Amino acid sequence: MSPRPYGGVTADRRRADRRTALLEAALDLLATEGVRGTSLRAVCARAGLNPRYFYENYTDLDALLTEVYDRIVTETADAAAQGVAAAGPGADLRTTVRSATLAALDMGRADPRKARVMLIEASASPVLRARQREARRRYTRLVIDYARTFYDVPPDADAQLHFTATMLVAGWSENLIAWLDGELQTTPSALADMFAGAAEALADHAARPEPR
Amino acid sequence: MSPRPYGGVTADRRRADRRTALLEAALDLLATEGVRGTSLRAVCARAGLNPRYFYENYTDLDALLTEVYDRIVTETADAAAQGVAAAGPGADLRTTVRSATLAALDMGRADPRKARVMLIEASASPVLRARQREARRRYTRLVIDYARTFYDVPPDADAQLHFTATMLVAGWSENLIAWLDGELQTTPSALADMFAGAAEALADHAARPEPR
DNA sequence: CCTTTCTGGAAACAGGTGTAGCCAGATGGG
DNA sequence: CCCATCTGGCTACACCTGTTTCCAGAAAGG
Repeated sequence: MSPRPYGGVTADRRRADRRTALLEAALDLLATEGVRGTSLRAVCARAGLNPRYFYENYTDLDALLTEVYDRIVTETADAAAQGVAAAGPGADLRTTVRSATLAALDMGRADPRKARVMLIEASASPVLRARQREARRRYTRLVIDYARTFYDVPPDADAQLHFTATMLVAGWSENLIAWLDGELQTTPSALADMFAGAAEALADHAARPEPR
Repeated sequence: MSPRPYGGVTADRRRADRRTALLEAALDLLATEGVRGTSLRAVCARAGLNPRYFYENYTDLDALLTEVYDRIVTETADAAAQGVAAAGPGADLRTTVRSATLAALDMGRADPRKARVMLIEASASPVLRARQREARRRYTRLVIDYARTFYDVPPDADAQLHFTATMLVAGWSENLIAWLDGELQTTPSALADMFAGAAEALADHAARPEPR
């Protein structure tokens, strides 16, 4: 709007700073206080901002939470894709899955708040839950597409494929939660190994031409 | 308190009726409006009762929701156990799992509200989510114990076993949700078949003496 | 019939929420 | 130096929440 600087920084820059402050505060509150505790006032208070500046950047509290969540999902997907690329184009399914999960795991370990928000807190808010379901659908479709590059799936096995992919995505999420909570005690490497093994076993089973 | 009947029914009976009315109203609201829409006032309005009668039976809204959820979990566990018993004591893993899941599936189909509350809505409330996590832990332990009766699991494979059981429980839940939402189009019988097959495949893989 | 008990509805209270406006003071441009 | 702009804090509004109380009327017992 007005290009006049204030406090040595330009107006646009200040606006952007406030936006990132809001995002950081929301992420922090979501991870520590949960969805119920992260109200508009609380976010503004933690960000050191007035409620007025909230409406400057977001129309709604849900808009802010959605951006927080979407950023985490994108970051995780990028990390996983980078892991896949690191495994190389000719790698087999097991090492590819292992590399991708390890990469995603490292990202979650770098900032446990993001893992908590993405896996646990997101289901407590109606809008975030819808977003979460959509993200899972995307991941599931990614797994399906990837499976087709490794196995020659018969065209009438769509349900079987969908079922298996859903199982892998959901099983991974839940085991990750259990691992973060300390219920599942293993090293990240062993965790990735177990998941890669399970993926291989399920894929082999699903790709069997005649299951009966 | 006072044994004087009113409207032809005794006081205790009226109290019990109000309790079941509250439970029914809460179940209905949870399934249709979600956790956010099921407030104390809304529950009482749908039950046709005054807020005063709520406190006659429950100390807290969470207490009511917990009872609703716990009843569903118990009912499902009973149905699954009955399915296991129906398969017979000498049945193999695949037919046993198939029978149990079919029985649980029938229960959910008889009252879709219960399936929705147990699988989806429960994660939106902090107390219900804690309860849900505990229920999943119970189911996971059940699966683990059951797996030990079919396979000779080496004693140092605890993490592997836990991982596989978690994967099965979570995968089943998520696929059930997908199926209820129409994303996964199959018959109940085929769904149970796919799950039994996946369980067998994962169990065979996990019980392998040397995974490498 | 008259008193006691129960019923359902309304209202009040104290919080918390999103939303918006007002205002003294700080900061910058001319 | 003066004026326009930006800043943060406070306040207010209307709504919804759980929780409690009050009250007119219906039903039952003596």
